[in-house]
Amino acid sequence: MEQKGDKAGSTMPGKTLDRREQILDEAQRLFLRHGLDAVTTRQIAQAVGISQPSLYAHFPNRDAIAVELCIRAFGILERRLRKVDAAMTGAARLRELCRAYIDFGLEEPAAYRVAFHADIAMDEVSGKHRGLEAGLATFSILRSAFGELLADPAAAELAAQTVWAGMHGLVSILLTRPEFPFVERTRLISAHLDRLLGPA
Amino acid sequence: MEQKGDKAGSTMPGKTLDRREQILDEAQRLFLRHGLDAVTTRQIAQAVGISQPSLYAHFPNRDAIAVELCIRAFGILERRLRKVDAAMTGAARLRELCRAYIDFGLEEPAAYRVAFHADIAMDEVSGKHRGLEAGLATFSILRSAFGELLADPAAAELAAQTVWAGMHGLVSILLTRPEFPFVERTRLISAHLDRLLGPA
DNA sequence: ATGATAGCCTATCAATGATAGGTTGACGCA
DNA sequence: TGCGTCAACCTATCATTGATAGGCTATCAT
Repeated sequence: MEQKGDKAGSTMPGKTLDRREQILDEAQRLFLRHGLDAVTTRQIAQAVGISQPSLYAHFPNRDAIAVELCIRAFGILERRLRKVDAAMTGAARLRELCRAYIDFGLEEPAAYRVAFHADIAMDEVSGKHRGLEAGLATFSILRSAFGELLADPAAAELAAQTVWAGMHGLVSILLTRPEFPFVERTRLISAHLDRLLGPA
Repeated sequence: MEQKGDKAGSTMPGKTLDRREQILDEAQRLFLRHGLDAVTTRQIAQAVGISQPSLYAHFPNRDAIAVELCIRAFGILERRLRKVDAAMTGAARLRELCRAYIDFGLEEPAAYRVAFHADIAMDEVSGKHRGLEAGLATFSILRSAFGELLADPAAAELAAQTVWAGMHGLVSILLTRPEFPFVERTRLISAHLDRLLGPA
């Protein structure tokens, strides 16, 4: 088994990444690979190279780790959307933003589930706040894209929320009920976007 | 503590409801009240008045109970939709079906989650099959409503799937991320229906 | 009567999240 | 140097949960 100084000592003089970040990195890797519920605190600890109770020196409980990964998942989505956002304008941008959103969900199902499905105790004040903040930052990209097309900010907000919800539904149902006899996927996605945004 | 003959003997001569149904009834009550993850097999057993291991004489595992309740949840939804379905026709019927769907999700959040979110091991052949069947029976109501409006069956299928997904998204996000600063709910729902079905 | 069977129960597992309490090593300071 | 302090860990251990093993008992056909 690993000794305590092993990990840090073999790679770096001081602190590698504050151990907390290291835990989150390993947890993220495991969560994205195996899903939220399938990963135990012992697995995370082993991946990091510390004992399971040592996790609790950095996080009050398992949910706190999940909250951080929820925030990271929003970060991944946000980066994807910003990339599209910066590359286009107008109605085309809106459509591609939606497409990028759906692609994210289908390509990173575990991340998507952590971000949107996870029954995380968002009750904790700080966790709730930061998670909400991360979600809002991501959502604001979509809202801005609508703002470009709709003069009324309230209308843009409303449109963004309904479209967001609509996309979420498609991704969500595709992920959680794959046994359903869906129409061919690309056709389904296109039809869904047509319905939400109007025909291309 | 209860004795074994107590429950059945005090209420009925023969078999009350085959014990299995009794277990499902109590489990449903608990699940709807406290949510899927919050209910343990011991709680269910205690509610029924039997020991926890006795559950396993009727179900192979906890997930099997959840699958049955998933099917029941679809049953509740189906009944609601059929009621609306029988009372109206045309575009108005479609809109009211969607509204009934959304109402169901918001009024019976636990049932909705069991039906759509539950990470149930639908791997088991029988469970998967019956769960899928229940879902299809419910979905077919929506498909038929579209069939009344669209001549092409394939178009109706596609439309029904996209609209279903769209509604699911709204309900889903309202249930799982209530902390998000949503627009006023009735307005959001109306706007969502307008977007999915066209303005009323 | 009697042997099989259904339906339960007690005892017990293994896995998991979480806690308690001790050990170690670095660092400041007399 | 010697000593107190403190952070970071570790081992041992809990309580809870889903699940299994094996025995008891009443009913029922023969």
